[in-house]
Amino acid sequence: MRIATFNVNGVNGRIDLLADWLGETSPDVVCLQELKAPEEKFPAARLEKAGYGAIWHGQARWNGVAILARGCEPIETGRGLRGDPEDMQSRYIEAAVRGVLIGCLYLPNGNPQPGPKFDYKLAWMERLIARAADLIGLDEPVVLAGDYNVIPTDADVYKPERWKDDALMQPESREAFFRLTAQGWTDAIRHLHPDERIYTFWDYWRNAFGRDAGIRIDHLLLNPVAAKGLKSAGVDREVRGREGTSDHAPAWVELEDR
DNA sequence: ATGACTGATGGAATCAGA
Repeated sequence: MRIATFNVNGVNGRIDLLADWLGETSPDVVCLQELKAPEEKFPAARLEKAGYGAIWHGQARWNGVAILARGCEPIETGRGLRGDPEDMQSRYIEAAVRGVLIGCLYLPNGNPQPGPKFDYKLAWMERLIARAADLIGLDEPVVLAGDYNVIPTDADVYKPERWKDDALMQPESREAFFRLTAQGWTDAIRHLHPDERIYTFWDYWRNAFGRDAGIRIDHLLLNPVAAKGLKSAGVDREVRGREGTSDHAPAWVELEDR
């Protein structure tokens, strides 16, 4: 079972790119972030034609998350994170697909820091940690996949000095990320590739992809049951080199079928 | 230190992204 996450950076603007990639790699489950589409403009019909059922949580202009399932409908188990009734941003959606629980998340960027956006990021991380604590010990596989907007270590960035003042690399952001993983989650890509330079994001500026000036911020965290079945993990970085692409590349894991 | 690039909205310029 192949589970992927892709910050598509505008699901309508890149629907052809998305459909091509789906056709080429046939993931069983896809977590999408940055839909940049309100609820009613999600391209559900087009994705159904591509063979995917979907649930989504849209928002005008920004944010937005979705879960796609090949050949079936995801069974939604929740949207949004408890703990802040004032939070209107569409950043978390959760569903069961063929016996696997999938949490799809778009963690706040948090720049500039310090400031209210950084405070929101850290508070959101606490709410994610609370939800993750509910899920870590389940008897079925759980995958928390998405754009975490956290560079976990200096091995996950081409030039740490360039990002040292950025919200993605602050000690507070990293500390919260490691407190999350310390519950028992496995960072699948880093687990299988401990010594490789692996990136999932390259900005649009200054030929960042051409120079491989990237960062690793899209992660798939596995609970112990899911980690037991982990076969492989990687990044479809070739997608980042295409015409009119997202600034993120898809990341994925392959789990043994249960 | 700054800016470069991009999508969405709306029909220009701005916001947000990372």
